[in-house]
Amino acid sequence: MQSFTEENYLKIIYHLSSDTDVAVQTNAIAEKMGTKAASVTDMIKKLADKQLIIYQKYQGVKLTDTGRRTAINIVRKHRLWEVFLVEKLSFKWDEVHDIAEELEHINSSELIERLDEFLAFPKNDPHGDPIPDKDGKFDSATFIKLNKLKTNEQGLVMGVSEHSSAFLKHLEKLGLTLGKLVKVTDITDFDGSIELLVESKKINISREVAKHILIKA
Amino acid sequence: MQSFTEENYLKIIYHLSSDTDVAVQTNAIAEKMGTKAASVTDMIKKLADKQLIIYQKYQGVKLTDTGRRTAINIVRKHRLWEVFLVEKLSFKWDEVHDIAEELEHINSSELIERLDEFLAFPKNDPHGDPIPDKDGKFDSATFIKLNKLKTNEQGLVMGVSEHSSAFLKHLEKLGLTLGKLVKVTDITDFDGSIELLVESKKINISREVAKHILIKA
DNA sequence: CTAAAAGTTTAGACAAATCTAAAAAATATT
DNA sequence: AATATTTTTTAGATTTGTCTAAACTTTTAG
Ligand SMILES: [Mn+2]
Ligand SMILES: [Mn+2]
Ligand SMILES: [Mn+2]
Ligand SMILES: [Mn+2]
Repeated sequence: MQSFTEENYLKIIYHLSSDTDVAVQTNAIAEKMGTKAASVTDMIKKLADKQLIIYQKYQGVKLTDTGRRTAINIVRKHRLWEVFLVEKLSFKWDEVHDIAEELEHINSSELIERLDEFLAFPKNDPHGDPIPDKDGKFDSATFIKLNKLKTNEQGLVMGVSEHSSAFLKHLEKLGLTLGKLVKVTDITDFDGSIELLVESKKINISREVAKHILIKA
Repeated sequence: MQSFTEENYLKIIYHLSSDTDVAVQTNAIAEKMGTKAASVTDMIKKLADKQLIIYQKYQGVKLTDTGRRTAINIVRKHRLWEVFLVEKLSFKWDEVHDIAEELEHINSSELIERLDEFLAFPKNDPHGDPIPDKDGKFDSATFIKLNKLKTNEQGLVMGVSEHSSAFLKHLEKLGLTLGKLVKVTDITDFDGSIELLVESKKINISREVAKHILIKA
């Protein structure tokens, strides 16, 4: 069994490496954890001793299979709890992350399997992220970023790659929520900002916002 | 904010003093916490510094109003989560305590108020214990222990004062669950064991078991 | 009322997770 | 290739929660 802290390190290493599977640097972990590089070095030694990561001095770390399985299980719990909070307790999608950060460390596989069942085995969390099944498997459907669409192209909002409350509230206000059909009607020359049609409403978003909206064509 | 450990100390002090409101002894706390008396002394100094308890050397501790409020809130969370686990996730009443011990430390009043609403504001947990409302108020209905009933007296099972899985499973098997009407049909001279009628079924329980069953006449 | 027993506190130590400051290694720049 | 910069590691402290062993206080029993 791992401490909450060890679990958070594993999860961060997972998120920093899941796209690329390249070694994760000490400083990158420190930044995400909100600690100093020296603390990270201490912890990665400990995780390496426990065979959860592979560590070579000055070369960063990679998850072992066990480490990755552990990390994915934490992600599974996080996302299932987020679904619970939104679907059953009527939280908004911008309110659930911090609570899920705590709930993800509750240690009971029986609990999580029953929660999964209670929620009718959801495939995605409130932000569109896939929920791994109990064996750690999930479809890694790759979506396009909205800023890649050209004028007159359209697609469905499938997820977001930024989870801050400020960003999510902004989307909510614009009506840019999961499942919505969006069509690019114009792209401004000056700053690249994008004019969209969402449910016959015309809205404008910045390029920066568009980058974090995931679209299925 | 308190650490999990501090919260557990407060809760234990509360449970050890809630009946009598007499000072709680160091050793009693140590036993419940599964630590040594020396550790308890360290911790009660800290809790006293934080004004959560009143401590006089060698004289045990009492909760302050703040300390009691904090403790009751943890009990509220524990019992609401137990209701959730039984009512929504179909756990048995003997399976929920350990998971609730973890969940009770999740720190979000918004979460707990919404959970309370989701559960339709239950008054009692799966073991019959009262659930404090958000202001810490609850009816402390006092029930009779089943071993106090005489032959031919009867009453409703309202709760249990022992929460071990072994005990609860035993009751389950005997059909002695919350809300059942029981009637004492005989008391054995030899060992004081009690013969009961539960839903027209005759069962036998030891005096020790009877002591932990709470009855409304 | 005194002595033994029980209960509590102090002293000193340790493991976990963190920090700062300094040293060392890797990488980038001239 | 030599130097400057960035990144990482080490060394030494600190805080939290725990422990054992010894000292001290309170309670119980003779
Ligand atoms: Mn989240
Ligand atoms: Mn999410
Ligand atoms: Mn319980
Ligand atoms: Mn209970």
